[in-house]
Amino acid sequence: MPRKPAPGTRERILDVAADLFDRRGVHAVGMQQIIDGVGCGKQLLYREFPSKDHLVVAYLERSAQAWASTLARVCATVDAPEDQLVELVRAVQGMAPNTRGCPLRNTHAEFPDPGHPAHQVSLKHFQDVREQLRELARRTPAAHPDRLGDRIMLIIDGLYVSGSTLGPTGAGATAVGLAQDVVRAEIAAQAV
Amino acid sequence: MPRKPAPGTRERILDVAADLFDRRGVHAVGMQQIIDGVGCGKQLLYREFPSKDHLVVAYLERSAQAWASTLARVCATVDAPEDQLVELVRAVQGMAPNTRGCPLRNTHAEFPDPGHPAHQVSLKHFQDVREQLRELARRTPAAHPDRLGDRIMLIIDGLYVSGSTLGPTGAGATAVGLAQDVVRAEIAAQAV
DNA sequence: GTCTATACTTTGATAGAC
DNA sequence: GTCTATCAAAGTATAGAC
Repeated sequence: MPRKPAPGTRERILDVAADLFDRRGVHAVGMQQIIDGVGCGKQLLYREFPSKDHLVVAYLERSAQAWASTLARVCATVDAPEDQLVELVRAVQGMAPNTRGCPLRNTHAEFPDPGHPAHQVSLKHFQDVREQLRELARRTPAAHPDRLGDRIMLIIDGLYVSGSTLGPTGAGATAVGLAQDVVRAEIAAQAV
Repeated sequence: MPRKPAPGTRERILDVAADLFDRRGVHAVGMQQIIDGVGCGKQLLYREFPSKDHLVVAYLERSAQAWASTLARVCATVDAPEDQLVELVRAVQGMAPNTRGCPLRNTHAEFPDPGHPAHQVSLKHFQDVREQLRELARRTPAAHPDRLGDRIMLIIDGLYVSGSTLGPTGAGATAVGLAQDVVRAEIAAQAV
């Protein structure tokens, strides 16, 4: 059984691949470019990732983990659930300094075939996020928590997309302000 | 200079191409599939569209025209500008019965290269739409019309994206309700 | 002359062999 | 790491039908 040559090999490959995928899109990046970027041989890459699909899936799962980390960090930093929702929107604004938007959203758009693993992995992620946001909203005193969660999800989706075309600054301010107002309105509706 | 043999040729090609592009994405559709779908020869297609890029651009411009028609229809049907904004969101909800979202958004995600014509055409469309929405918002008594316009744009973007993953019904209701509340809130802010 | 159908060339990709 | 097999796609050219 072949041993791993260096412990960080898998991560290094993923670093290079993620950078290229983020900037140019998955379809436009060939395996050879990734190999050249890593600076190692073909064997090594194909040992870690038997096919490009495997590599893409690993890339998506890593992006999903980045979201999970953000969620955990925000929940650990901010106390009130209603503030957590707003802070998540602000965190998304900060997560996309480039103008290309969300890796999972972009890759999802690149693989419309429902049978493709990249499509399935990204789709499951969005369903998970929706449930997480609804769960957070249920801890607030909002009148309709599921509606609040879905609205925050819509704002985050719009932020990713608008930010990739209109620039992150303008769209970011719009999204955060809107999220604040939405949360406030839902809480106020409860007070009535 | 060769004349058009049949007047509807160009439209027929675009019909077939748009259907395939919408369902499977631009990259996944080969010129041969479009030719097979139309039932014509290669010469004819390449006479109307000298390259695939030309065809994609025509496809995008046609989608942009569909938006322009929707905008004109809503403005002609509804009187109050604040109702027009909400009605636009509702119209977008109806325009995406499939689960693939906006053709312009999807194609934009498929062509990240800023030098590619498909990227430029779609980008210009989004800038135009943003200005149109701001212009509509300026006719309302909203306190901050540009902010209102940007918020509606964010909602429309989010609707396209959320609808493509969570289904158009749930996301549509969320987006329309949110748009109503946003418009109402901006008008109320003016009343103060 | 105009359209269909097919063959061909070039390019670039994945993936495996050594 | 290099070299190669395989395949798919864009675009061109050509042969032939109405």
